[in-house]
Amino acid sequence: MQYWLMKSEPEEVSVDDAIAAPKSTVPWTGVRNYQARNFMRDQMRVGDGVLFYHSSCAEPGVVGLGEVASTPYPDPTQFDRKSKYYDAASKKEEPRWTLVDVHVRKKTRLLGLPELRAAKGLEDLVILRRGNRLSITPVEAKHWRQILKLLGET
DNA sequence: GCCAACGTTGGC
DNA sequence: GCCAACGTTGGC
Repeated sequence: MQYWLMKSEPEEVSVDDAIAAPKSTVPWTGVRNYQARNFMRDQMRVGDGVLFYHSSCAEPGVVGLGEVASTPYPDPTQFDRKSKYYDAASKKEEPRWTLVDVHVRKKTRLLGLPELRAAKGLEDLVILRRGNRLSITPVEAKHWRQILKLLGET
């Protein structure tokens, strides 16, 4: 069992959007970074914990809890000419981009970036490290536990 | 809108 | 395979 932090831009898919989706589950489309893709393709397992994180917005931070809800499969948007995630170089027989479904179990209070940065013990959280821009990052078990505590989850 | 940090591309 | 130029991310 592993844990992950997954960034979503609320203007694209907010935590409310995700919860409102059928089965409160959304395909994690649009990842076009190999490292992030590899996490989904090679390391994620159904049931892994997910921190749903809002980025590129007024109040970035953790806003929801969920889990990985599928095994990896090709991201359909890479073949969709009308999608902004269309990738002309990706072939159907050899898809370049892979994703998983994420089930959002509950919306939490906003645990914002400033609060995350101020929390003793979270200094090494990948997302807080300088220059980190990865949209999907692993979360250590101890960090996961501390974040749940900060959220008032037990 | 700025810009630091990092990833990707492409000429050589 | 190197690396400069360019593009993107994402907080501020």
